[in-house]
Amino acid sequence: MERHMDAVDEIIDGWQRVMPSEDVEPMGVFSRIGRLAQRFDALRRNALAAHGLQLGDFDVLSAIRRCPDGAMTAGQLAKENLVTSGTMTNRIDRLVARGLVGRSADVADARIVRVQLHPEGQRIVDAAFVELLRIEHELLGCIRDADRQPLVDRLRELLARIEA
Amino acid sequence: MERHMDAVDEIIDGWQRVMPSEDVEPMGVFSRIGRLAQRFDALRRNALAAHGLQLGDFDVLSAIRRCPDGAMTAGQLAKENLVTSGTMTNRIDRLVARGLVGRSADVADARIVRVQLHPEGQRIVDAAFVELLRIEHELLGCIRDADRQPLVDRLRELLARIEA
DNA sequence: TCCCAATATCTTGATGTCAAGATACCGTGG
DNA sequence: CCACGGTATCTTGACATCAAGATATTGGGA
Repeated sequence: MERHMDAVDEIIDGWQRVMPSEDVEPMGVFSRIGRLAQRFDALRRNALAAHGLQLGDFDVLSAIRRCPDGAMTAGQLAKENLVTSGTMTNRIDRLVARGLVGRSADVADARIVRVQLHPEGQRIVDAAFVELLRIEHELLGCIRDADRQPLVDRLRELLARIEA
Repeated sequence: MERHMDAVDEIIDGWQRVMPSEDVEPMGVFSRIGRLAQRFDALRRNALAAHGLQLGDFDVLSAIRRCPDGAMTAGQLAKENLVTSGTMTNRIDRLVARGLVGRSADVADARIVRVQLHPEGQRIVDAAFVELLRIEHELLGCIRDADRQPLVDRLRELLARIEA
């Protein structure tokens, strides 16, 4: 039985009609991934706003939170979040102004800035994380249990390929 | 046999260690989708730059290109691209300035602005599309043929859920 | 006919991000 | 001990986007 067409199927059909000689199969994967990420980001943005955070803020707090040392350098944060150093400076400024993190100089290398989580920052990021996880559980409910691991495996393969 | 851990597995492990009571399984799906989209967008941005386009430009041209009428209203474009009307005004301004599209008033309703593709715009968007498709084929090569349809099916399920 | 809510687009002001350059610092080799 | 390439962060200027409001138009109901 055919599931009804979604927005991506419409897009694929449109291109297939205009360029009949091309094999547009890959769009079924990549367009859906792009669209999923876009919609999911909107959900996350909305959920985080209730905690007074924006997406970038959460990513920074989250990276520090799950780091064993309890602190990371600005450069590590920028690399892990896939943003430029200038963007990271801005984000840290914002979080410092709210008292959620602190900057401190490295003892051995004065070029390095360590960023550590303050108690209030940890409280907020933990609460936000739990809520985001709740949303993800809710969304993932539409995938049958047995289908989940294969899905994760395919995504892992794609990610390995694209990050190589 | 265990595949080696990727960046998302590290993130998941980090959170699992900090919050042992939570079931973080869904992150394996959603964090990978987000990261994939981010990396893939960077690839697309790079490929499109060679054609003198940015992501938003391509999305606009692409939407008009695959529309049977050969023209769309500003509002339709904004809705289909998931951006605000202000953003769409900017994008159309940019494309009109380069002569890739044209604005014209609707005959029946003076509020409506129709945007149609000019020949040069069609040439550029077609060339860009073929190149993007080539990149997608290349990336999708890492997924075995038999695994592709199940992957598409799961993504379609997720998308249907998240857009509902 | 006239009014008014709904519709479609554009304008304005603020913001987050990036690219490129500036600044400060480290460590090695002469 | 000094110079210099490499490293880490911050600053600057430009830009795409958004939210909210302004403008203009339509279609119906009093």
